Amino acid sequence: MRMVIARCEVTYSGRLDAYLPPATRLLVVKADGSVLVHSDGGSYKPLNWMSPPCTTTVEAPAETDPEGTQEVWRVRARKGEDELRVVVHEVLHDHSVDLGVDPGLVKDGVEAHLQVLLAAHTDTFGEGMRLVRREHMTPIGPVDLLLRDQAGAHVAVEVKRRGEIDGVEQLTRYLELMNRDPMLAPVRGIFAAQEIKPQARVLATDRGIECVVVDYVGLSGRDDPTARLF
Amino acid sequence: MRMVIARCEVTYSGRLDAYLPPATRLLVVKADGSVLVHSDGGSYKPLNWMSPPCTTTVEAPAETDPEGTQEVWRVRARKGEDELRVVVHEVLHDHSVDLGVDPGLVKDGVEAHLQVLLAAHTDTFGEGMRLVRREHMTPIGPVDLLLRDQAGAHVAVEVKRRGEIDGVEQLTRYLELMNRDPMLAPVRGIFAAQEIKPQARVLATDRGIECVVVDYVGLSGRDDPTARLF
DNA sequence: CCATTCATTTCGAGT
DNA sequence: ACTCGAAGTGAATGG
Repeated sequence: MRMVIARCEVTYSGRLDAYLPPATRLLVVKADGSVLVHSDGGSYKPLNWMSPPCTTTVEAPAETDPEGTQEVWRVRARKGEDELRVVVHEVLHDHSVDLGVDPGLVKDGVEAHLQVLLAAHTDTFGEGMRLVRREHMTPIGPVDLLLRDQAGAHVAVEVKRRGEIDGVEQLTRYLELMNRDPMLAPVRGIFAAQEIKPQARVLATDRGIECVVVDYVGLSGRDDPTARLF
Repeated sequence: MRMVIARCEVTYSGRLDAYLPPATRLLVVKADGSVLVHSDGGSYKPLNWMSPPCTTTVEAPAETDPEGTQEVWRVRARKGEDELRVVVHEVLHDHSVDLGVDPGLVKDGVEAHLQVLLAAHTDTFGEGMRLVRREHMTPIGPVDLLLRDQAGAHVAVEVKRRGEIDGVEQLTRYLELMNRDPMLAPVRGIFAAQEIKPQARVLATDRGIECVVVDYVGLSGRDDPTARLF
């Protein structure tokens, strides 16, 4: 990895065209050739970048480049016509290190885990609710949870971390299809998420779909309060 | 901005829990307090991070921290219980600079520009096609382009950079609504994008929606070939 | 290998 | 401030 602090101008041309006026920025060149251009604020997203695989060539300034240009980096994607052009005016700091390969990240808490938890606690959706199966296949994709209520009627559950309008549309398509199957019909829908956006709730209610807000931490605690990833 | 190359362990707890085993990485602390943990590969996304606003406190190693720990950074979000904990084992490089505020990025080529171009070249959708208005409002949102064809019938156009299934769903909702309005009906739909995914094309065709693939570069050239952003 | 879905999404526009 | 949709989305997962 090479880190350069430099006063520079940057242009990107590819899927869009973008330009960064002269300013001092952090340029990072990773071992895989990728390049990041960071400012001293914002979030983790660089102002501009080139994803791997790509190659950098350093050129002397062209006639058209501004006075005082030290060098020009041309970073090109291996495939496609994407190009990042970094016009370096002044280098304030330059340091390289070999970091080696990173062992990588361990995660927990995503939608998959929420689905498993809900499958184990179907009473979240009402008394006497029984699990028929997780990931019940339909011709257009898997329904997250298929349940039967106390009366024996089928219930299709769509699980999201955050419930937005797309999820309601998806569940609607599943319900429409499943209700054509005489073995399943009638099937009603439940939209379950840790948080449900107002617009999604309106659409769901309008279509007769019940909304259930799920307490992830609370459900986790009911399993094994001592179990931890690390 | 402060850049530190260090052998470290990182844990994040908040919306999920994540852990990075000991390894050498780049730690960036930006002027707004945000922290990035980068490895020497992957894309522009850090392995782990904390978005602003947040504050970092440096502590001496706790009893529970591994042998040889130099210091521990606790980066906490101003709001919420998000916390990034960086256990620093060994600092290999440490450099700080003041970059100042960045002038920011200038963009071109997004969906908005495509919409403007198409509004100016309605013949893209057929001979004698006339523009009624851009961003025609409906109760559920604006239709990108409303046109009238040679016969005087209304045409609703949904413009996307990349045409996917969501765009077809959106246009379908607009059409359903507009066709209830006797002043507009009958309204047919056109789905316009620089690239249309096969599944989106199938769904559109099935619903009687015409698909038009747009040549952005070609359309731009018809306006003013000398006009450039920079 | 292609398609779909998720994301500690981030980012910007509009209300 | 909040909501909603787009992203040079990227990344993982399933077919």
